Amino acid sequence: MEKPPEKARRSIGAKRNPDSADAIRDAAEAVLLEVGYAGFSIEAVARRARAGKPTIYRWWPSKAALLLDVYQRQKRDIDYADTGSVEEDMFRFLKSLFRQWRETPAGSIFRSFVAEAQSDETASAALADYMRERRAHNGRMVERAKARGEVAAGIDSALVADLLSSYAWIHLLTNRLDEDDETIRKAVQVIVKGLLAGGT
Amino acid sequence: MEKPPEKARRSIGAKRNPDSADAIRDAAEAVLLEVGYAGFSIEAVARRARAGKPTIYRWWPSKAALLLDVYQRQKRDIDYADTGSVEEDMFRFLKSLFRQWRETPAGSIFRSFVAEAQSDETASAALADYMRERRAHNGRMVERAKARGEVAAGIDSALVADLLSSYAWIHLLTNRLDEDDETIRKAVQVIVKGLLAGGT
DNA sequence: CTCCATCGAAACGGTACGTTCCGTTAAATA
DNA sequence: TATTTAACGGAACGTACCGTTTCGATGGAG
Repeated sequence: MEKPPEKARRSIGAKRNPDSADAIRDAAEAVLLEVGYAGFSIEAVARRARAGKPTIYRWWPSKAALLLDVYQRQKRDIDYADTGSVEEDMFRFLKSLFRQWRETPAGSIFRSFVAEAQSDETASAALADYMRERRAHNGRMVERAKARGEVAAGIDSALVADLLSSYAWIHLLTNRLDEDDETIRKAVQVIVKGLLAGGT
Repeated sequence: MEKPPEKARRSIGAKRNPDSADAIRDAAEAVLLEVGYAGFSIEAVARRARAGKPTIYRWWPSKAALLLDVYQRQKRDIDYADTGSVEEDMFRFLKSLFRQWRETPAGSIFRSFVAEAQSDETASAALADYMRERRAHNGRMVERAKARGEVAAGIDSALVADLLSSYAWIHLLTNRLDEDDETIRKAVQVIVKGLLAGGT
């Protein structure tokens, strides 16, 4: 990630300095990636960004707010391709999500955010909103499949999205993002085909 | 829960005082339940238990160790009944787990433990061990169903247990333990029957 | 030209960390 | 029985981070 600036920035007058805001966000991301949530403190971010603590507190009311900001800044490069098969869609989704969580700061950041939400009300509310949006968004995979008759009409697409997210979460939170393709595929197959004997 | 003891205990000689150990565990549980993970500090537990901090650190090497101890002391009253239907077994399991998490300190404690595991290596390792054991244990529901031919032989029972746990976790961690029976049942149905059209 | 919100820096009081001493207690050991 | 040993609660330590306040310098807005 970015290096700490050689020289501290200064005020640019009676308005917010966007360089400082960027430096703080970059520093927060770098700290999370390099020393993890355990070392993520406002002081550490301020040191890294060569910014004053009041500058952080002026624009982000809490650690949770800074975390959320950093998480939302993450670019999403998740595979939402419509392959015509809901099973394949779900497999690709999970695989690319695991990959993004493994290979970018996104996983570390999201883990921290979930942890923060367990003790901070603000973070908890933001997480609830975020997850609601994710369920709706990921549910589209199922809706598409319903539209072409692949999936039964009675299926609650948000619920299926919930199951998918759940599977991803628990793997993120317990350091199991390195599952091989076959395992992920089998998990998707259980959701798609169920586990009963005698089926297809 | 218990009240803080009126008088501090004293040494009972050159061996561990079980009263102190109990008081510390009780206090830890009470602090977690009353002020939550945010207020869970070794100092707060020591105050509540009228114990010295060194006494805590002597027997529990870290906050995570104390958390794990307290969680494992929780009585499990989960419904593992064998109803002859894997769908009914899973529904009862989830419903009773949600209930226990809602109505006892277990949910609050486990949430804290998962959060702690996101920044503490010891807690993370303990959580991984614990979840491995849970997958094996919950997988028995599926194994039973396989034995009677209800579930296809190719199904990985640990993977199904993982899906069940995942669904429970995300509901715990995002304050959604109050799902009604129908929602839980539909989630289980997706796992059991899949979501394809044209099935049973 | 004056006002004023911003900047980084430094310091504040407060809390919790994990550790080290202390005097007291009583079991274990010789 | 006399001595050793280890646990106890309590107090204090230095470190780290919290969130806040004060400061002088900066430079755009009125």
